[in-house]
Amino acid sequence: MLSIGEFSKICGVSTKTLRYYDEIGLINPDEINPETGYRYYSIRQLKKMLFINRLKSYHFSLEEIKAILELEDDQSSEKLCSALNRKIREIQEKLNAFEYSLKQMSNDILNLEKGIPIMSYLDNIEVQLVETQPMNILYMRQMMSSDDYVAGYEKYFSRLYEKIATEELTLLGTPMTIYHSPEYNPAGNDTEFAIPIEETVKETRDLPGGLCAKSVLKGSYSELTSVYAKLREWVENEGYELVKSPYEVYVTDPNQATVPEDIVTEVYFPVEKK
Amino acid sequence: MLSIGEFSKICGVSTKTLRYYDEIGLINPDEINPETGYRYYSIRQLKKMLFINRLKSYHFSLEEIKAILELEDDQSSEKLCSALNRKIREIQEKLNAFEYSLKQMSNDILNLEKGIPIMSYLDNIEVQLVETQPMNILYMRQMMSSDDYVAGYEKYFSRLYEKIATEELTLLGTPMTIYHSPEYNPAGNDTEFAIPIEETVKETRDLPGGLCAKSVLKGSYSELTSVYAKLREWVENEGYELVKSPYEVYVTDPNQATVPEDIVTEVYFPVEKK
DNA sequence: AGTTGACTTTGCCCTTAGGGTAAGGTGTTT
DNA sequence: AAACACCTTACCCTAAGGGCAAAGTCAACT
Repeated sequence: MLSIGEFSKICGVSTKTLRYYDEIGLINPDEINPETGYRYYSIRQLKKMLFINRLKSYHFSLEEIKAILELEDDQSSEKLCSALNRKIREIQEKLNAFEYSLKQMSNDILNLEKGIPIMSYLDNIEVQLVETQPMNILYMRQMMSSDDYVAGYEKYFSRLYEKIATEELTLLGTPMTIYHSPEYNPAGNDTEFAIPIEETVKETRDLPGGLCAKSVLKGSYSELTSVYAKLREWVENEGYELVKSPYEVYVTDPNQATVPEDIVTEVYFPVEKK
Repeated sequence: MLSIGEFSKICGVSTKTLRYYDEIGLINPDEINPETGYRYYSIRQLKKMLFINRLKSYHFSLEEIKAILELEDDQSSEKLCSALNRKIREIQEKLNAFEYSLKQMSNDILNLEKGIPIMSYLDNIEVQLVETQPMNILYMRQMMSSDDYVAGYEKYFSRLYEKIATEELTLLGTPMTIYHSPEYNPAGNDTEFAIPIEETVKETRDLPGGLCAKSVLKGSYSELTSVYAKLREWVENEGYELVKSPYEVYVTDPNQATVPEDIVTEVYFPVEKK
């Protein structure tokens, strides 16, 4: 039997960590002296501890590790595989987010070197008042958490396009998203993916036209929050109020764009004079 | 002037967050009613708030953002650039770490599908007792934090190789690392990078030979911690004790390896019978 | 047997970036 | 004046431990 200090040195984990793992039931000492409370570990526990470290290096949380260890008892390598696959997808997404940040930061640096302040694009956001025409849209409405927006857009728009292709419907515009949640909530937003088409089928509905505050963004989607802010500011300043759900129209295909400025997005706020 | 709720809606940030940012001095309301304590924001603060959000999306901590905002006052785009560049490098490192995890996990899944348990490599770690010969090594000794090990190895070994090349010294072996810190400390370890050579010059020293417990790892460096654990276990079990700093010899060049099993690393624990 | 020093125990406070909730005060509308 | 929306502070919570302190325990040395 090894004292906590000895076991700690062998597996390269601090005693504090071992005590914490004992507390949360991740790995308990083989034996505890009931009089003194001293923890004693068996060398057979080394393997488990090293396994925990390995899972930690894969960015599993201790809670996830605990779950894996519990199902590990019944030697089911399938569940372990699926846990690994889930984590791979999760890490892949974070990786994508990091790469996106890197691109954005590099872009900012290029601009700064040209003497363009980072937030200068804000002054170029123009708001105009327009009258929109009603549209017939093929739609899918979904609760979307902010995590799966990137994957979600791909998924739902490709489903809609598939439907248009298989049912030989007539495209009348580019894809759009309508945000029905009154306020932005990272946990989940009532989001409608839509594409205007000519035919009226079961999954279409009418998107009424009317007075709208409109802004056009030529740049990365990450600047959309600023566009929304500017629109809200304008609506407030000019004495209007938002009367229906705002929506975005993706005029260009982001996959075709070589520089962020090639991406064109229109944002509409249906408004009425207060 | 906007109440906290209005400002919150315009910039898409919760009131809770705005109060928190006020508390830590990141962005304070333009005006506070001294009687009621009500916070009032000016629309001119929108730009700052959106800038904060942008920096947050680049994974800056609020502390870092605060520092950037403070130096932003004197319009120095240089410092902002250098902060962005630092963050780019930081994110790049995390990205590398993620990619490494992804590779490892994929490897584990492949093994699992072949019926090989993840931790089975532990049973293949063999320890032998050997007598090493003294060596003459060209060395550089450095405190290394666990974050910059990856970059550090490249850096210091290439410096040593450069010296060997320019001074026309004679290589007698592959690179090695000697760990002088008695215990592993993530904050910083006293680490010696060394390459055995023939000539005795100012930056060489004698690495004494002697009795060693030795293990050979054929696999990824992330399994090294397990090798250390196994060595410590063996030393304990067989009644030896560690009497000098342990060291690793990198027999193969990891950049030449196509599969992790091609990477060969020897780990030595200089020991004496207790 | 006593002492010293190394080791271990529990307990408490600290970290990030806020979220949730409660009790009570304020502003606006009916 | 009441109702209701909005605002305030205050307190507790998160993950994965680190740091420190007071007190108990273990092994070795005198």
